[in-house]
Amino acid sequence: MIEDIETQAVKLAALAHPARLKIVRQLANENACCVKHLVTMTDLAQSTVSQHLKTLLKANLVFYRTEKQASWYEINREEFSQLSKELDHMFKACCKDCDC
Amino acid sequence: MIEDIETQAVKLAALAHPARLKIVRQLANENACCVKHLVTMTDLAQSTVSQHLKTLLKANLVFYRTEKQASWYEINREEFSQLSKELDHMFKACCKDCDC
DNA sequence: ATCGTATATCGTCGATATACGATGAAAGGT
DNA sequence: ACCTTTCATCGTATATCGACGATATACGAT
Repeated sequence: MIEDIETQAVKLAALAHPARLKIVRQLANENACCVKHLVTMTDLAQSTVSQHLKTLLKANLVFYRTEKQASWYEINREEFSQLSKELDHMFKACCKDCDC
Repeated sequence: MIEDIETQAVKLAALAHPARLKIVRQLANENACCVKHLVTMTDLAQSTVSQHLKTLLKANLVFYRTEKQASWYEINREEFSQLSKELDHMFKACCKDCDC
């Protein structure tokens, strides 16, 4: 249930950038966006946005699908929920090395 | 109430490293540790551990106090609680640009 | 076949992160 | 006074990040 520490670090690193946080917030509001929309929203170069999306995708925080010539990125709410719970659990430390 | 996006990114970045996650977990379990203890636990050079602690301190995720010749780092549970809540709120996106 | 649109990937480069050993300061013990 | 322990900081080497423009790919429209 509790994720590997490396995996956790990858997810946190994926969120540890203002541009990616903005993208995630946007995806949370609209559920899914195409890249062009995110480029306009972030005011970054398209290649830069693609790179950020790749980071989020690797961390499994977003889903990806293509539709016609566009790519749609969708937020993975399950992963966010789990990460939030893990963070909550982490600092509480109900006991040592527990699996509760 | 909701933190600045830059501040959020700094906190997430501070957690986005396996060594720092280990340190935080240890601090959560023991509440406070001196540097020497964390050096033994992480199997890193003392200077490296000091550097990681500085990162956590800058992000306000830990408290710092000196006692005799030792430095004690203590977990800041309030900040973790808030970060966890913000993460939970972020992906839920109850409405657009809300402050709820 | 060609063009336009949307996107991913590559190459580059400056900035930042990460690790270490060396050094020095602070404080306790002898 | 001197030595030891504990820790922060500095300097250095290396790796990774983040930004961009250029280019490649995919596909619909003409």
